[in-house]
Amino acid sequence: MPTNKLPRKFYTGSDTLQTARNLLGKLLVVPAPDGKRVSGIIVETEAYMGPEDKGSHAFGNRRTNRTEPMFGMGGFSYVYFVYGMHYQFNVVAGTEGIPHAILVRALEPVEGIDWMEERRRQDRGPNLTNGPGKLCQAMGIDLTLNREDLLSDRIWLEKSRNKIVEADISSGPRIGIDYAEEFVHAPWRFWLTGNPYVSKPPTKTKAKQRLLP
DNA sequence: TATGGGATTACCT
DNA sequence: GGTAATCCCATAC
Repeated sequence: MPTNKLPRKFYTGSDTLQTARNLLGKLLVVPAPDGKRVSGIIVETEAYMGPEDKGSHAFGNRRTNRTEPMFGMGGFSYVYFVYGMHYQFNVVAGTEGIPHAILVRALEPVEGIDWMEERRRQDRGPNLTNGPGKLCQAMGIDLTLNREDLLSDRIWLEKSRNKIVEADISSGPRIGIDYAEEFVHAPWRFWLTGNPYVSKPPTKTKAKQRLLP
């Protein structure tokens, strides 16, 4: 049985924005407890661009237990927990020592949809995986998959039959980082134009509350 | 050790 | 339109 796993080289390129684009159309695969494949096509990503990026957990080279995976070699996972209830799955990109990562924000389900529906207890369709927390729940991704090699057999990426060309890709500001000052508007979110599984961001990003003295 | 907030979601009016 | 849920993590003492 041929392996279609993306090679290490896919992740270790020096241009993380290009890697974030290249992830679109790739298949994210996790085995279910019964051994069956659960998978989906990546349709939305966000790039986090290292120590200069005020939107990144690793801004200023902040290196802690949580952010440590971002400093590793490309092609490993960075999974973290937010809001007391959600996990987020990132692909570490680039070379060791430079904390670049790409958040996977939405998938188009392909295999193991029964598993996704069971975990999500939700209607079939886009709500299964059209957000970073939703897709982690659907795929069963939690902290036990943090710092995992993406060439392992616990979680990996493959080519899919989808051929993506630049004309299929839209870009815009990242979601939920209103604290990122001059990086708030950096167009480092990428998605497949018109794909129904792309996340539905809040119409109004939470404005930083500023009380008058 | 204590505290405040978060790379979100679901549910309410 | 608004906000509760819920706990890890980073930071300040």
